[in-house]
Amino acid sequence: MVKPASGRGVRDPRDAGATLRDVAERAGVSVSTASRALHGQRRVRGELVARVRAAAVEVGYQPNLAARFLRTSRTMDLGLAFRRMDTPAALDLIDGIGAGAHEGGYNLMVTSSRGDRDRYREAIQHLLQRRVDGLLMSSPAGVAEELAAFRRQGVPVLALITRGPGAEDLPLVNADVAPAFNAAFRRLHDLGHRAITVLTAGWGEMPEGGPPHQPPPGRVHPNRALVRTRWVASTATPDEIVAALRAEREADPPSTAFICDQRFMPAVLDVLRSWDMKFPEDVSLASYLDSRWLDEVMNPPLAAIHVDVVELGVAAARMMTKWLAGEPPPPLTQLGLARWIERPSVGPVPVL
Amino acid sequence: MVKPASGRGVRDPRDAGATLRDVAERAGVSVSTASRALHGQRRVRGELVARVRAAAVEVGYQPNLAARFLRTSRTMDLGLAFRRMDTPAALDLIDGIGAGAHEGGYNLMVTSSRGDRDRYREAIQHLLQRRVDGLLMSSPAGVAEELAAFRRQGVPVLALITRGPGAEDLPLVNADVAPAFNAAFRRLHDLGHRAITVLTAGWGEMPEGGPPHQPPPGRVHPNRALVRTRWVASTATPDEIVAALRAEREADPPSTAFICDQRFMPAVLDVLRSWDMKFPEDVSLASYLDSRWLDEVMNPPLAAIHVDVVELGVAAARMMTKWLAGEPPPPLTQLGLARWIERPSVGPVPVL
DNA sequence: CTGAAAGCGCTTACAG
DNA sequence: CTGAAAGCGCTTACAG
Repeated sequence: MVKPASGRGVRDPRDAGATLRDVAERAGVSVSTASRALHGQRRVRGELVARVRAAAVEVGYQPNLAARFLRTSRTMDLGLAFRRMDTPAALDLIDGIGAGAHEGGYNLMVTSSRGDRDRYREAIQHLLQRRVDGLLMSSPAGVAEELAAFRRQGVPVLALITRGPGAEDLPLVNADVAPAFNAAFRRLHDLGHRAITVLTAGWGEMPEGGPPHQPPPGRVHPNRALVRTRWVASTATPDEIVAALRAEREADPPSTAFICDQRFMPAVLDVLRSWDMKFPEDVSLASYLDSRWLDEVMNPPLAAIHVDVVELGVAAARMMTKWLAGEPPPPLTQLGLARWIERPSVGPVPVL
Repeated sequence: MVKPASGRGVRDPRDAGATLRDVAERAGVSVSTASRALHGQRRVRGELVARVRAAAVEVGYQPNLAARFLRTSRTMDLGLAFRRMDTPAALDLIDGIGAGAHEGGYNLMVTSSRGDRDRYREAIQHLLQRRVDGLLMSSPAGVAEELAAFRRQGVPVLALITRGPGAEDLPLVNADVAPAFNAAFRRLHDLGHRAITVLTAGWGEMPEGGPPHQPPPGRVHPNRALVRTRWVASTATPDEIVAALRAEREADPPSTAFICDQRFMPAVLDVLRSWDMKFPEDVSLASYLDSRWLDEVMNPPLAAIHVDVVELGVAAARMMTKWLAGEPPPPLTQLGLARWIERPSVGPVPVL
């Protein structure tokens, strides 16, 4: 019943997939020795190491990571899941996490789902079945069930930026944006603005919730400017943006300054243009999240709450690798990576 | 020597990683039957199917894809490798390929390397060792060795957008941009421009090469405008951009219209601003590749060679899944996905 | 329709 | 220092 060892004798070693056994045969050693020689774990005679290495090159050996993992139960893979990548900042995040993961010997597997909820859940589950050692999720939401599965398997999961419904108890890494927002409010107040609107992205499922540590709706700020926060679904249509802006302009007192989530910027600019409003003459405008793709290009240049997203990613990845080494992260990490950058899109409040 | 089947009897099934065997035990069937019931391959008694399914849920079974793959030698994973993601278009590409892959039952694994050559090569090799069923590469270059390994393993590789040195013989999928460029040239000629510069991204390694099917340097176009193509390394510093633009302005005849690769746009705008040149008054400007992140935001709005990158990605992924089904792609696929979109950033040639 | 067994390609105690 | 053997978790002929 046992297939003889010579069973694959006719196989061309340059065929698909040379295996460790091919390497061993070629080097005239056992599979165990070949494995050790390649992995350099335990002492192997130097001469043999060289012979095995050479054999590996000759047959074009590429280790099968799936097989290795089956034994070691460590994939050295980290997953990064986006619900959608709707902002150039996603690129920075990927870059940063990729660098941080690489630093710790991990490989990064990114997955995105264009906002399709089912695909998102599938993707996450796939990552689990792929047995990633850890999962990072950018603004997770609506995946309580999948996360429970990760918990059952004992796979660490880290939330980035914000955590939405169904992900509240994940450790969160984000930038501490409060000081930057406060600096912005203070500055705008100095410029005479008395009502400021923060137009920010909420969850489709939770219009009243959102990122922690941002000014709550309708709060009068210490500097006595009225700061109104208006949540708009991250998938908002231009019409919804129009409605939101109009409401803020017609409120009492009307907002004269807006800090808008970067992803809404195209729509916002469109609306202002159609209303024939210029900035900073008619309204002061700033972006939440800065990006050379959005801001260096604008005329006038756009003020921004700038967050170093690459560094945020690096820090998050490091946190994950530490976690995998046994050091779990705190429930909330707020990185001092945000600052207010003033540019000519903000100016004195217009005189009416 | 053989461990009895009850050897892991004390194991808590809600422990890390319930296995198919746990499911089988719970359902009171053999592992084979459990596998068949779950996978639905061959006929299994309906009652058993239900029992096994229930058992799987109860123990929180998550199949181990690595183990499955080891048997089937199909991962159902597609790899997508970027050297760097330096443009918002990368997001569209990921979205499109992800959708197309999903359509064919494949999962997409994205990897980027911030332009670090070694990390790029490592990442690709990792994908190979992960045994992706196919690899898509955005503008591959400088990885001849790694590609040879893929060839040896019989894993299909598709190049997207362009193919650089060391990747020339990969099947390429891109957009047929020639008609769009020609439309742009024609239009600019009609507007009185007689010298037009295309500022495009070349390979660091191959300043004179680059994407096929674009106008060669210094060619007089049928409409008799002089079209000069100037290659700039995709990693060009602002100084290099300045130098390139200056040379084109001081050439004879001087260029009065520029079509610039999107990734250079921030730098280009910066230069024009510092020269106190406005568009379209002093110079006509267009972008190669359109993006709402770059163009909707500009004032005046930027004309562009628009390419539907999402569709390009979908088409490429489909091509790959067909390939995996036995139908190899042609060496070159040019999709009719590009068109010239005129916007106010182009205008009549200035009178001097 | 169902089960026992082999085997995918590795790694790693365990003996020698 | 080296090799034979077991086993990771699956799937799939092969018998019954």
